[in-house]
Amino acid sequence: MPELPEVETTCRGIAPHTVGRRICQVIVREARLRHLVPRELPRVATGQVIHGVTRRAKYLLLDCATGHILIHLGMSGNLRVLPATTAVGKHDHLDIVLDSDQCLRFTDPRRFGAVLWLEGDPYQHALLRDLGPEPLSDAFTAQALVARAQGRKVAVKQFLMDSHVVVGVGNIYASESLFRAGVHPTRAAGNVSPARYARVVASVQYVLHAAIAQGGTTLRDFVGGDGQPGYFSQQLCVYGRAGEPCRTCGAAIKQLRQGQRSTYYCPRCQH
DNA sequence: CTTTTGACCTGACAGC
DNA sequence: TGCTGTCAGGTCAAAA
Repeated sequence: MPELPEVETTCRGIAPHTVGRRICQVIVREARLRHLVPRELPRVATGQVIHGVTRRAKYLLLDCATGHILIHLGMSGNLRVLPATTAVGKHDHLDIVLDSDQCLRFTDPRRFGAVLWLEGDPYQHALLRDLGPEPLSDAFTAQALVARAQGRKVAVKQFLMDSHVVVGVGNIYASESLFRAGVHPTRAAGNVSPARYARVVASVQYVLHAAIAQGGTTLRDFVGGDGQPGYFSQQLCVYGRAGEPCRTCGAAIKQLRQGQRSTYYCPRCQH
């Protein structure tokens, strides 16, 4: 669920229902997320108007007058706008109740997500301060990758998943982007040519844009409460396709483990 | 500094 | 049916 495209989808999905609304109440049912939900959150957030909803990396920021509510969906989290009276499920850890009789409900079975209150400039906060460029921005260039990769022996797939290098490229899109770029996932980051990095940049952007377009499909029934994706799974070229034929050359897709994460690639198309 | 490893959590699923 | 092991879209601290 929470790939960058899914977080972007969530951002666009909740904005029309939250921006301009006043927070009536914050209900914390389970504070033990990746970081403890701050005790003062209900007190400081109640009564504030949400002026905007933005995304940075896989973080969402709800902008209020005296601070920001920062939300991360972790591996299994989701955020939905629901009638405030909707029955509470097992992993519905937090509600932000709005003056529209709706609530923004945070659900997260694995509790790897986070809900925090940030005062001051949110981009100076430790969680956001050291992040790399947005992949869909002008700052994400082949030259920047080449410079960053100089002398690095780490595998290019793990390099791409390093949020100091570029944000938002998760396990699925790292594999998909490298396939599209024709770059082998185990190749050392410092041993990838500038021409190949140019293809990597274009591929990451293509794949993320395509996935956001699919997220738009999810967006339609987002508020209704479905939220399950599965749309872009049909377009995956390598992820989860071990043993199946490459859509380009027919060779069997291979799987390996890098840093305890599965990587998928085509042994004939990627070098 | 870079790189690797383990930790955080629950649920789904395969195999016995 | 239950048990065990493995895996899952993320991130960070600590160790090497």
